[in-house]
Parts: sequence; C-alpha cells; structure tokens
Amino acid sequence: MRISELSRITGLTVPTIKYYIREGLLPSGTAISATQAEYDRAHVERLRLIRALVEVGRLSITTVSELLGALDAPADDPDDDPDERLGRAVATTHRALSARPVAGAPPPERALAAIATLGWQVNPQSAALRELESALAALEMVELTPGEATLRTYAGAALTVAEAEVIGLPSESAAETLRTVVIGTVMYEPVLIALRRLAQQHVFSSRPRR
Amino acid sequence: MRISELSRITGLTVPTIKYYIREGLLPSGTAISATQAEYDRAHVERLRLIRALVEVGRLSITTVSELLGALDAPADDPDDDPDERLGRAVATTHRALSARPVAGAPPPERALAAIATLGWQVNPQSAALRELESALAALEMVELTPGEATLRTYAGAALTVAEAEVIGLPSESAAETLRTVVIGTVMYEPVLIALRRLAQQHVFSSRPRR
DNA sequence: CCAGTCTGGATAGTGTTACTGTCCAAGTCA
DNA sequence: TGACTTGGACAGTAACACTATCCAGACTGG
Repeated sequence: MRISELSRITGLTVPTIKYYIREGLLPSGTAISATQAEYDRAHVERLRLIRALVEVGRLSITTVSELLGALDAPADDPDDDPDERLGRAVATTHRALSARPVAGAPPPERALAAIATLGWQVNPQSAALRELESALAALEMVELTPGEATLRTYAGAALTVAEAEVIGLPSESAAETLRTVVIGTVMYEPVLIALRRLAQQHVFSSRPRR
Repeated sequence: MRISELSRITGLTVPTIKYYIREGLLPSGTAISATQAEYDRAHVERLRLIRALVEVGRLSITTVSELLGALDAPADDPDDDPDERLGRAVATTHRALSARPVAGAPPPERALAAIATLGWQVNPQSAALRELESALAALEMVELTPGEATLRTYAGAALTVAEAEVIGLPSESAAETLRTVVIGTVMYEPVLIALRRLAQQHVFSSRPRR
C-alpha cells in the first residue's frame, strides 16, 4: 500500500506519518522507485502501537522512540542470558517512563528505607526508586506522609499485580516475551490507575452514611 | 515577607511566582503600599503544594488551578451533605486528571462490562470509566487484552488501596478531609506506580532461572 | 501522450505550555 | 540621595508535536 492508504487506515494524516518516519518511530516503506514506497501490515500495527503509547500511555514522541528502539534492538549477543536481557529491558522501560534525573538530587533515602522494610530486591540505581523517592518527598512536603501500614498496603497491591503479570507472560519466543513486558509495563499502568479511581468511587458510594 | 524572600524560601524565581499569581494558583499578597505586598506561611505551603502537584503529579498548570479552585470553594450550601460534597470533589478530581473527552467517543462498553463483572457501583459518566475504556481499547489494538483473571487481580489490588485510603482519612474537619482526599488521590498515584515498577523488578530478580 | 494527481524528501511554520526577561514608576533602606 | 526592590504589565523563549508548503519526479485515466 502507498502512504495515503496507510493514512486512511490508521486515521493519521500523511504529514504525521512522515513526521514519525523522520523521528525514527516508523521505518520507511520499501522504495519501489525514486518517488514511490510500499507499506504493509507491520506499518499499520506499528502506528497503532505508537498511538496507544502516546495517547493512553501519555508518552512523549522521544520516549516512544527510545522504547521502540529497545524493542527493535536485535539479540546481538547470543550467549547473553534471556532473563538478564529482560531485566535490562525492564530497567530501560522504567528509565524511559521516569522524569529524567535531576543533577544534584539527594540519594533516595526514604524509598530505600521503604524497600528495605518490604524486603524487596531492587537495583539501587533504579529510576523507579528515584520516582518513589520524589513522590514520598513531595508527600512529606504537603504533610501527607504515608504510615508504614499504608505503605505496606500499597506495596502488597503492587506486588500482587506484578506477580500476576509475570505469570501471564507468553513464553513462546524471547522477542514476544520482551514485547509483552515492555508494552505491558506501559499500557497496564493506566488500567491500574483507572481501576483505582473507580474503586475509590465505589468505596465512597457504598460507604455507610455516618 | 516580601516576594523575594518567598522566592528564596521556595526556590522558585520571582517571575514564576508572579506567573502563578496571574494564573490564579496563588493568591496575591496583602498590599501594604502601591508597590509592596506581604506574603506569609500560607503562600509558602501553597507553592510547595503547587510544585508537588506539577512535578510529582505531572499535572498541567491549568489542571492544578482547577483542583485548587475546587479545594478553595467554600461550603456555600450549608444543608449540603458532606459525603455528597466529597463524592463530587472526587469526581471533579478524576475529571481534572483525565484527558478531556473526545467529542465522538463511543460509549465505554468494555469498561462498563468490566465494572459490572466486579459488581462495583460507579457513575457511568465518570471520567475514570472513560480512561479505563480507552486503556482497554488500546490494549485490544496491540493485542494485549487482559483476561478476566488479570482484570480481577488488578481490580482487587485497586480496591485494597482505595479501602485503605478511606480508612486512613482524617475526620476532624470537612475541609481537612476534602484536602486529604483530593491531594491524596493525585499524589498517591505516583507512589502506586513506582511501587508497581519496583515490585516488577523484585519479581523478575527473584524469579527462578528456568 | 499528457493533464492531473500522488509520492518521498526537505524545510518552514503553527499552536500550546510553562515559564523567563524586560521595563516601568513608585516605594524603601542605608 | 541614590542604589535597590517592588508589583504590575507585557513581550519573548524553548520545547513539543505536529502541520503546511514546496519540489521534482512518478504514475494513472482518458
């Protein structure tokens, strides 16, 4: 198919598609002449993925580019442990999703303390740890610091969800697993957030009146 | 204190503070002369809150303005049920946090079906419901639709968290409760997200190797 | 065969957001 | 008195995500 049909199918304008190609989010079509290129199903799916990450995952074009880059990177080191590669992909994903670190930021003390209490094993350089730290610091600022019980409840809920995700992982191919982990990490966050908000509504509406 | 000291204490530049005053996020100081105004502790706390909402909650200035407006609104109707007022505040918060609705959006069928399965009571007009719908629609697009079991796990985790939040609510004053609910809704989301990512790391790192 | 449409590639322009900079006359402090 | 600060007004900026325009070279329908 030509670019105009790609545009029609996906609902994106031709200039937008060209823009994504320029930014490296979408591979260019296979050139069949100096001014003609052919696009296929893979392009359609890629564009759907991009829109899902941008609209639902609220990622910037740059972030999407990084993420897709990590997914496209071939398994160039054959004797590289697949589990380790997965771990690295998760770390990259978390880094891409997090605000970029501030230069003179203090060590994530509150977050490390919380994780230590939970007995979790995480990389102390993790971007997620920095995110937790700044969230806890901000809560402290506005005097809404969570108590240990609250933190445990949140952590328990997070762990339940993370375990479910790992159990449901496809295992046919390493590439498929990788895709599911990376895209799943991004796209299930809005689901969790929306469900939390709905649960909040449910709890409030079914709460006994005084 | 004068504006320069407010700037020094909060670490925000004077022009930024002026900008927040212009945008209605921060009340102006009490004028003590034509070119002099006095600021106090309340201004410092308000600025900390604004920065927390912007940096950690990732809210736009407009959204922060809406949220603060909802908090500042006095209890103008005395025979208005406090629980109902709380419910409305939650709805407003969810609306402020969500992407503004698209005009020709389809009804949230998937989301309503999911909520029905769970037996939750939520407002069918809810912004959170629309958010869930678009997240589920996007997951369908990239062929990562959650199974019923997965959805239940996520919903269970969300409910646990929501219940803990309601239990931990302060009850001294209606205004204090309102503040905690609105700010808590916004600021605990990043905590939950960060914990989910850390739990993911923990689960991956402590997973048995094949 | 040829007028009209479409193509890829290049480059410039737009609207929004969140500030940032500059200017001013009126005040304050040393 | 004179350097500095203030509130208020307004213009400018940087980043982002497109959007528009231009071009010469295909391709297509009559």
